[in-house]
This record gives sequence, C-alpha cells and structure tokens, in this order.
Amino acid sequence: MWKDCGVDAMPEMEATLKRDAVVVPLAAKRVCGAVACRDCGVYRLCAALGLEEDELSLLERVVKRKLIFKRGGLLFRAREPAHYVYAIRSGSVKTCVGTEGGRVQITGLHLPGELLGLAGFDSREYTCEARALETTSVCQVSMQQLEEVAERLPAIHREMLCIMSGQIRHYEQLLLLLGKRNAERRLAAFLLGLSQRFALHRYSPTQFNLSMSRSDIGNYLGIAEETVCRVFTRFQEEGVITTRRRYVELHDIERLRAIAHDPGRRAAAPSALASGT
Amino acid sequence: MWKDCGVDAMPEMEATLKRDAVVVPLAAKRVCGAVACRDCGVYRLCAALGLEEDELSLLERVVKRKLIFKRGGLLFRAREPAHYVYAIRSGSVKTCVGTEGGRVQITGLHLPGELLGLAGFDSREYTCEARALETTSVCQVSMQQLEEVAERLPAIHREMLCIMSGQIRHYEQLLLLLGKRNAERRLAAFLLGLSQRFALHRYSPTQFNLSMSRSDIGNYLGIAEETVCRVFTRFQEEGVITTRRRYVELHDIERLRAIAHDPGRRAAAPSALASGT
DNA sequence: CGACTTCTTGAATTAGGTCAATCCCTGTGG
DNA sequence: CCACAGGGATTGACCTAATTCAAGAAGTCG
Repeated sequence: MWKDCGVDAMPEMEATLKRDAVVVPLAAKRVCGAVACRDCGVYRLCAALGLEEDELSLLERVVKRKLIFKRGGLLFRAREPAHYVYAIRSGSVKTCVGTEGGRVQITGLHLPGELLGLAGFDSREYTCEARALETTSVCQVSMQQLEEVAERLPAIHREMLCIMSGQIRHYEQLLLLLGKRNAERRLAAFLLGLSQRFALHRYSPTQFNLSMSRSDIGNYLGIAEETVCRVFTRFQEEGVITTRRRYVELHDIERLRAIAHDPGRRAAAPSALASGT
Repeated sequence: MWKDCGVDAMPEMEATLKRDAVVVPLAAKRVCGAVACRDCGVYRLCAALGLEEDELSLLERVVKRKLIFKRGGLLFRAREPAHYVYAIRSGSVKTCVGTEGGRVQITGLHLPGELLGLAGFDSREYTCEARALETTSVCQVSMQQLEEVAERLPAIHREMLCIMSGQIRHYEQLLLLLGKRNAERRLAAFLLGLSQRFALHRYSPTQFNLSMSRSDIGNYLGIAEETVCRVFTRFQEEGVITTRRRYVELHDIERLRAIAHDPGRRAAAPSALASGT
C-alpha cells in the first residue's frame, strides 16, 4: 500500500512547489499576533505558547513563516517527510490520497483556520497530498520544534490531540456520506456541510464559492462529474439553489436538509446482534 | 448533526450492557504484565508508564479492569460521556456512526491490539458506537487518569498522538475504498486488508473468520448485502477464495490484488490544476 | 483572439439495488 | 436425539439510478 500515491499519478508536479510557493520573506514577526489569528485553528496553540513563555521567541522558533500558494500549488505530497504542519489563513486546500492503480481520492476540503499535516505525526511522513484550490496563505509550523515545545507544555499536546480527534470526526461524517447511496443526498449534505463551516468562519452560509471543480466534487463524494452537474441542475430547477460556475447560493436550506436526511428506502442496516438472546 | 446516532436508531439496546458486559472481578493485577500485552495497542503506553514510575501503582490507577463482552455487547454509544478508552485483547469490535435519518454506517472493524474511544478526546463524548462482534475481551482505561498521567509523561501524549494518526490513516484508506465504485474491488481490498491485519497479529493471512455478517460487510463497504454474496460467489467460482458462512480462505492473493488495484475505467480524476502553466 | 479547461446536456448502457423466495445453519426445546 | 424455528446467506428477476460516451456551450488565460 501507499506505493506511489500522487507521485506516479502526477509526475509532472515535481516542480510545482518551486514555481508556485511564493515565500513571503516576512520573518514571522506578527504572524500569530493579528486579528486573523483568532480564527486560526492553531490559535489556541499559539495562545498556549504565548501564555507560558516569552511570547515572541517561542513563536518565532515554532511558526516558521507565512507562505502563499497559488491555485494548484503543492503544499506537500504523500510519503514525503513531514517536517511541517500548515495552518490555513486564507484560501482553501484539498487533500487526497492515492492507490497503486493511480486512482486518487479526495479526502478533504480545508478552509481557513484548519490545520494540515498532523496526521503524519505517527510515521513522520505525510499521509496525503495537499494542494491549494485557489490563492492560499498558510502558516508553516516546524513539526520538530512544535514537538520540542509540546514536550514541555502539555497544553500543546492536548491541543494537538483535540485537533486530531476533530479530524477523525470529520472523516466519520464523510464515511457516513459515502456510505449512503443516493447522489442527491450526498450533494445536499455536501452543500449543507460547507454552509455550516462557512458560517463558523463568519462567512455567508448561503452564498459562497465552491473552490473545487465539478470533477473534484464528484471525486470527493464518490459520484461522476456529470452526475454532480445534473443534480445541481435539478436542485436549481426546484429553486433550492442557484449555481453559476463555482459560485453557489442556497435558497432553501430546509429543503436541502430534508433531502440530505431523507431516510430513503432500505439501505443495508447493520445487524444489531444480540437482539434475541 | 449527531443528534440521535445509534440511540433512537436502536432503542432496544439500552439494557444490553448490563446483560452482556460481564465484569470480571479481577482487579487489574496482572492485566498489563503478561505475554498478551506485547501485542496490545496500548502496550507501548503501558510500557512507558512502567518505565517511569512505580509500575503497579500507576497501572492500577489507569487500567481500570478487564471486561468481557459477548457478541452484540455494547462497549459504548455515540454521544455518551467518554470516560474510558478500550484496548481490545481478543475478539473483535465494530464501530458505527449514525445520522438523524436513522441510517447507520459502520466505520471500523477492530481487531486485538487496537484502541477504541480515543476519538472522543476532543468533545469528551464518544463519536461512535462500539459493539462486540464476538466474545471480546478488553482493557478498560480511565480517560481522566490517563490524561493526568500523560500530563506528567509526554511520552504518553506522544503515544496517543501516534495512535490517533494511525486511526486517521485508516480512515483515509477506507475513504479511498468507498470512493472507487466497483463492488469487486471493494471486496477484494477488504479481504486483502483483513489478511494483512491478521498477518500483523500473527494469525493466518489466508484463512480467517470475518466476524461481520454479510449485511455488516455490505454496510461497511457501501454496497448491498446481496451484492456481497454475489461477488463472493463469483470469487469462489473463479477459485480465488472459498467461503463458508463467515469463514474465508484466500487461495489467490495475487489475483485479489489485481482485482483490488485494477485501475478500471475512467473514474473522475481530480484535476491536477496548475498542470499546463 | 484563440487554445484550453470546465461545465452542461443528451442518449445509451449497466452495475448494483430492491424485492422475494429458498436454503442452510445453529441453537432450542420437546 | 431429533424436529423445528429463526436468522443469516444465497440466488433469481426486475428495475432504477448513475456511469459512460459524446458533443457542444461557456468561461479563462496567455
């Protein structure tokens, strides 16, 4: 397993980082001090750091620098040594894993405030590939130094555990989505999920940009690109949403919710076991 | 989200724990001292504890007791306060999450040596329901005391992070599986995955017991129970496997691998973006 | 202003879901 | 010890939702 995920699959990507990752030579002076940090997933992490020791010195040791990636830019690749964790400040990032067969599955769409790359903690390698979906600004955090600091501050460790368990919950939700058949339900749930997340970040929950292409959305949800289009069209005809390219407006959240939660028919219920005896 | 997962869905299960959870009144004396512990997922955790302080006293504080669950027994339920983490010593456990619609998705099949319940770290609630698939013996570990100890021993924290990142990797693999359509591929990959895991635990990689019913397998892989049967039959006709009820023998691992990794046709490849320019 | 990519829509095809009947165990009780 | 009940597994027939192939429209970018 994990032989050539995203590597052989996309051989031409080698040079992308060098070309796209514009290193802003702003040596992390106020990186975690401004208003934007409040909305950042590592904020509590930064805060914990700041509380315990000399604020600047520690922050500067751990938060390496702010990077900007252009659309399509590669943050990291699967199986690459995981030297850094990335906190998204603006923009969006998709993560995907790959198989030997060259098949690729998008496993995440990440919005500002989220942390990427922590899953590689165990193996010291990234478990997936991460790519900017639009111009995206991130904080690059040194894994090693983060660990060194965490060694002394249990609060950091606890924070990391929380972030990971959040990631696990996210995956469980996604599995739930992929397990239940129907394409309409998947898309409805997808839109609702996005809406919720945008709301959390104080963006409009009813009009936003799907930074992913139809093809990516299809891959993410386990359906064909064309099906995504067709369902969007159907939703539109029913007045539930409006789409124009990647821009979406949700008109009838309730209806979407109804579609997403429709129990539908049967659907291989797992046996309760131990019911009788 | 997460309103009544597994609770309203299976209302009759209330009494299951009381009936099935046979509390062995063996006050954790040698619980983490025997040979079996070497194969346990928390072994390193236990070891770390033992290295640093008075072995028995700490272990007894943290590892509450050994429990035995019968087939169908409920270890914990989603949304329940997560007081304990469970290490599986023998047997197997399935975990599942549920939706408002009463739909349930099996998210994991857990074998001896694996740790359950850590995902609830963040919210202090279990994120899923866990149920024994056969007579299963577990170590029950107090979450609170584990944390208290971890506070003083960063090694424990690091271990927990590793376990969680392993869980994340597992989910990524599962997503990959659910994303790629074809039922044959799913089942082939499922069998191979099990085979690998059994091998890790020094069980036979070519003949083992699927502790799950066809229905559970279907739910886990996102296909209908009947399709599971049909594909198994097809595999059998081709001489790749033999099944008898829940017992399976793999005859041609290579062929299975070929089926699992068959790139197949198209399959909504995510756009590389930034490919041309 | 092209060249490309992404999106959309149509038509044909099919994998897999659904329903239903039957078989086959396993465990139970007479 | 044997017959029976009930749950799981299997198989067949049918049908629907979604994939696939194909072609064209609509943006985007250099």
